[in-house]
Amino acid sequence: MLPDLNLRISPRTVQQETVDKLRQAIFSGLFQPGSRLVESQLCAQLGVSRPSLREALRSLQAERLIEIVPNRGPSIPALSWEEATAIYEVRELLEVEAAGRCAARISPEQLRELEKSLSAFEQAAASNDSFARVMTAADFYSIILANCGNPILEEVHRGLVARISFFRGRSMSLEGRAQSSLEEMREIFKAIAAGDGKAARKAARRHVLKAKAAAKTSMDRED
Amino acid sequence: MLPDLNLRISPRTVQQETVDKLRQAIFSGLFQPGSRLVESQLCAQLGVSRPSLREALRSLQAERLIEIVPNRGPSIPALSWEEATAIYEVRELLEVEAAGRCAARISPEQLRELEKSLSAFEQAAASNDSFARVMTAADFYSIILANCGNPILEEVHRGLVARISFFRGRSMSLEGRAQSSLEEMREIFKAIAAGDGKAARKAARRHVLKAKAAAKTSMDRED
DNA sequence: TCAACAGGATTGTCTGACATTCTTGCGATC
DNA sequence: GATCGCAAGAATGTCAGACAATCCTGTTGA
Repeated sequence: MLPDLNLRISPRTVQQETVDKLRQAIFSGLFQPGSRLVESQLCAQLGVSRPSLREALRSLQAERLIEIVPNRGPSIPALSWEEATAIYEVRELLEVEAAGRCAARISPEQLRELEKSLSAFEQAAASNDSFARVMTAADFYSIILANCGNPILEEVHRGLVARISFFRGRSMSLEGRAQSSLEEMREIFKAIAAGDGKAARKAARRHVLKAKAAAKTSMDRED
Repeated sequence: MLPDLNLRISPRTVQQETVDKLRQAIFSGLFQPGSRLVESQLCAQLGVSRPSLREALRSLQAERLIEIVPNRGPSIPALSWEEATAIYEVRELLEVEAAGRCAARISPEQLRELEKSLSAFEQAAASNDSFARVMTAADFYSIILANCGNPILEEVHRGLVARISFFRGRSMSLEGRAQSSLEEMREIFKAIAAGDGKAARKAARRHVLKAKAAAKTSMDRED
């Protein structure tokens, strides 16, 4: 018997597509925090039936990307600073661990990928496209998390980061934040490339703490 | 205006009830890992319509408590040892942090609650009811997580622990595990009561590592 | 100005339907 | 006797439509 190729492409269901589209829309900031999502409108816009949409909404609710209050329907949660702080703290825990592990086990090939994503961010940082900044920075973390050797760590991290995408978008457009972020990321990369777990942890911790501070700043300048 | 009492009891929807019932059923081991959940059967057993049930299933899928493969439907995932290891590792990360924080900030009142739950576990450990052991032990952690000052830490932890309930049930019925677990939990309690964060971390780490080892043992004795 | 109310909008839930896909058992073939 | 293919049945994915309960809003009346 041939080795299981696992190539059976599982057909993407309407539900999956819907979840992906909505998640993407939320990430890109299409909905304001606190704004409500009206089922009939979403159905029309996405071209899906209400049952399918509602299944998708339940998935997003479980991911905490939306809130659903009985008889009021789904809405984009307005993250308080306390909640955001809590998320940043756990994110610190996870990213520090991931960076440390990654330093000890990343393959040369993946290391090159990491370097590539770092230069991609470098380029984005030089531009004024704050959306590109967020995306390329996210790529950089993704690679680290994907190479930490613990898929659960990666999964949990992804879930948390998704919830603060709002803050990341705003802080990345802060004057000087991208540049400072770039330097921090270079530190992380250097430590990982050197296989120095301890230094990687330290750099990762500093990076998260600065990101958190930047988020706070961007939040205080409420508009 | 009166202070917002937040007492408006939000009516429990059919969907919520269904999620709760199914989650409970999964925890109590009613479904074998790998077994499939047939929609029509669940609808009949729970007395809900298929759309409501499917919404509930999507919630559970997002929690990773069930898997849904397109055109094959929902099933209970059979956790591999690799995945379980990964979960235990992240759990260690979270519990250690929570215990450390808890030691520094728990209120006398909550400390009494923690003590109570410890004696409840003591009692369960002396009995032969392995389900009671798991539940009381879970209470003990819950209190620690609830008092670590970070609700996200608590939330993530709850999600992870839910996924290894299968292992917990089996290892808790292992000869001597409950007794050993009790001693480890006493250590944790002592450290927290003394406000010694460092010792609490150490004890929490040891506890998770032993739980992991016990889970491995119980798994190797596959039946 | 504020409170009660009516109407519309929205959600929660159900029934029923149908195409597509999977599963299983049976017969045909080697 | 074992394996293969196929057809019937079962299960899922998706939709349309319906209706009661609840929420929201603008108007009316005090």
